Amino acid sequence: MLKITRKVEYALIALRHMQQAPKHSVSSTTEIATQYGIPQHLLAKILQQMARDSLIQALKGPAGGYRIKADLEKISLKDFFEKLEGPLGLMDCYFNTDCLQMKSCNILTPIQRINQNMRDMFSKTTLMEITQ
Amino acid sequence: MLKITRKVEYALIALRHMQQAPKHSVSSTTEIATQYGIPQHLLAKILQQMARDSLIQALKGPAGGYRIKADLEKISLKDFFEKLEGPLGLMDCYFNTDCLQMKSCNILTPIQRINQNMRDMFSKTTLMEITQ
DNA sequence: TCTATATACGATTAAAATAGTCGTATATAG
DNA sequence: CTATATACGACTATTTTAATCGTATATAGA
Repeated sequence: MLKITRKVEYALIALRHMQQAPKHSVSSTTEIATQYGIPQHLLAKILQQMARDSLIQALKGPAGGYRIKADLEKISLKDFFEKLEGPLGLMDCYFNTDCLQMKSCNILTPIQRINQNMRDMFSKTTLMEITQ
Repeated sequence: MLKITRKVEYALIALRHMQQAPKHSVSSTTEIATQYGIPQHLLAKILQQMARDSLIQALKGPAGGYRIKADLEKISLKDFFEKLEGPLGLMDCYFNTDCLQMKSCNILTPIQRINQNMRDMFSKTTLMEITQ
C-alpha cells in the first residue's frame, strides 16, 4: 500500500544517472541497466516513454542513448508521477465515476482532504531535488 | 500507485459508521456490509482484526456487533495504516534489507526524504479527523 | 436447553495490478 | 554494409490484493 512502482523507481534512477553524467554526454539503456541491475528491456520501455514525454532526448544509432532534455527544476514530482502512472490519488473513485457505492460512501470527503495534502506535497517537490 | 487498499478503505468506512452511530450502540457486520455494499465475509475479517488491535470492541451473540473502543483522537492515520497493512513506505527497501541493488542505488536518500514527509503527514492526521 | 444470530479464523481461490520477456522494425555512425 | 542503438506492440509471469468457503465458538432469548 502507498508504494511507488518499479517503473517510477527505475525512471528516477535513470534520470539521476543522466543528471550526474557529464554535460551533453548520453547514457545508453545498456549502460544504465547494467550498472543498477535493472532488466534492460523494461528500462528501455521506460526511457522510451520519458522520451515521448520530452523529459529526455533520444539519440539513435551507435554511441547513441539518452540525455536529459527538460528543466528538472520546473517539473514537480506530482507531474512526473502522473506522466508515468496516470492520475494520482489514494483511491480510484476520483477518476472512475462509476463507483456504485458513491452515494452511500461516508469517507469520500475526508479522504479527498488527505489526498489533496498528498498532491500538494508532491507538487512542491521538483524532480531536480531528487536527482541532484 | 500510491493507493490505499480496499481493506483500509472498508475499515475507515466501518469506523466512521460506528463513530456516527448512537453512543453505546453496536453495529453488526451484516448491517455495515449491506449499507455500503461491502462483501460481508471480507468486512468480517477486517473488523476482527481491528478488534484484535483494540480499535473496536466485539460483542458476540444475537444483537451483537462492534463498537468503537479506542480514543480515535489519539490514533494517527500512520499508526492505523501500519496496524492494518504493515510498515509504511514508498519502497520496500526500507524493510527488506536484502535488496541486491542497495549498494548501487542512487535514489535511496532522496526517496527517504520524501518518505519521511509522507509519514509526517499521516502522523499529523488523527483517525477522528477522518471519521467525525 | 435449543436455536438463531453473531463473531473468530485459517485455508483456499479469483481477480487485478505490476513486472518482465520476446520479436521485429527503424535509425545511424563508422 | 554492419553493428549498435532506440521504438514499440504483443505476450507471459509474478505478485499483490480481493473475495470466498468452511468450520468453530459464544450468547441472547424463546
